[in-house]
Amino acid sequence: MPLSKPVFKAKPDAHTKHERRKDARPRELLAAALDLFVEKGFAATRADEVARRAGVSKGTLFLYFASKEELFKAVVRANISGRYPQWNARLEGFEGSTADLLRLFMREWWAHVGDTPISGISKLMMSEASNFPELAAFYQQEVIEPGSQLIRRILQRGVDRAEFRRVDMKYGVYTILAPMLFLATWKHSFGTCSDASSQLVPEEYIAVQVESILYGLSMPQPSPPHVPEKTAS
Amino acid sequence: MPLSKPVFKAKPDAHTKHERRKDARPRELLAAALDLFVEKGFAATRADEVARRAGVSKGTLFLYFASKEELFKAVVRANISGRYPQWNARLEGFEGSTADLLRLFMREWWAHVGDTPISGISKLMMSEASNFPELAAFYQQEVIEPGSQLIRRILQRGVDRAEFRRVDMKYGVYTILAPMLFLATWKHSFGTCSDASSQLVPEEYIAVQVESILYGLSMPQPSPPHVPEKTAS
DNA sequence: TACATTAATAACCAGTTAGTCATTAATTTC
DNA sequence: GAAATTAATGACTAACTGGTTATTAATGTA
Repeated sequence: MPLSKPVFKAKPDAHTKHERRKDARPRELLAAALDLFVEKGFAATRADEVARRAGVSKGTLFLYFASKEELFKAVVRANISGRYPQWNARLEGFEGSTADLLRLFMREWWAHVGDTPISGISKLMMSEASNFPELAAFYQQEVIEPGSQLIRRILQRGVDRAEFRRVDMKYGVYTILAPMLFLATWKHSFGTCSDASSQLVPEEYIAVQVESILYGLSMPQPSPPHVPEKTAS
Repeated sequence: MPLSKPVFKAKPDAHTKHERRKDARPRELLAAALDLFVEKGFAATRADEVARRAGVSKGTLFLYFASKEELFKAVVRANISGRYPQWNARLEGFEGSTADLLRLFMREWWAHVGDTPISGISKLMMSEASNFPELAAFYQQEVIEPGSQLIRRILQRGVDRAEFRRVDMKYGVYTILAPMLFLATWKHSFGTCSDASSQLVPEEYIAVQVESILYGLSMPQPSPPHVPEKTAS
């Protein structure tokens, strides 16, 4: 017996239903969305599940966010782009050597980003950029570009103060970015399911990487252990 | 007027329909699947599209592969796991220094894996491992484990011949794996859509990374440019 | 040519999901 | 306390998709 119009029944016991909390809803929806996007990815996250985790119906979700893509953008703004100003300020106030600044930067990145659900967003975007070009462009502009700028400023500081050798900025940025993003990606993919024997300790990994990077940046350019051959096999 | 049974019409002009090529189908389906999996990922790839790109109907696809997951496993076997024996043989026959062996290995990896669609499979698995645990386990066992073993053998050769310092094998493997997998992942995500100014040249990136790794492995353990502080801020 | 075999097809099914909208009810206003 | 406002709901839809199966026709055999 299909009803052409929905029939609503009174639920006198459910005093928490239809609770009106206009202010808190967006925050709670964003928190639920972050968790689920990180856990399952963008495409695989169901709007209905986000809503239910936030304790509302799916209709309410679309009341506050026009679409799933807009919800994602809001998550990115709340957790990443919105925080760049404070991160920038943090770095600009640093007084010590640039080597120590880089060490601090990578350690703090792990503590405040890598080791939190936020790193899942980076992994997610790397995974699904090609399927969602509009989101990719948004992320490139809003996150990647400012992040690269931030790293570039650290390198420039080192070069300007004659602590680092003159370095190609493009590769310098990647040399720092790559181990960080790899760690984030690995942690959220095989990091969760590989056997204990092959687990890597992030803090140690970071420490090893940053020292290796600093060698490459040190002023007296060292000579490699063996002269590389010129041609491939 | 819904027909309860399908009605087939003769198509006298379509002489290529119903063409019977039992031998060639699996190969063509695997090639189409590789392309689409790499382009769109596992979940986002439509079985129907794989079939159409291979020039057959969806029904034919499921005639040769029991499910989408089995199709994916077959792609991995055909393109990666099935090739380990020849890669292993290649390395075991090498005569020069282990530093040169590592340089050769990473250069060849880029030429024969990283710079081909195959690298898309690595990226795809990192992206979707958590959504498809069964595939993740398969990939871990069939690809990651043998790949790590291969890298470990190179490191062991260097240590045994006193060319490399004694090194924690676990981190040594990651030090080599990380830049390679990052490059593959980046290439298939933002590498395709970022502006030309920030494009990185893979061969140069690889060259920079491998020399950096070799410093870290060289026998006389060097001292860092500044002594790292002990505590975080 | 008649018949058997089986590769290939495409309609179909069952399950899923982003987004909509008529309806309900908590809260505010008068 | 009645009316107005609007936060919240959940049934609904339209579109999509992995996998199935009855039907078709290419090929081989006698």
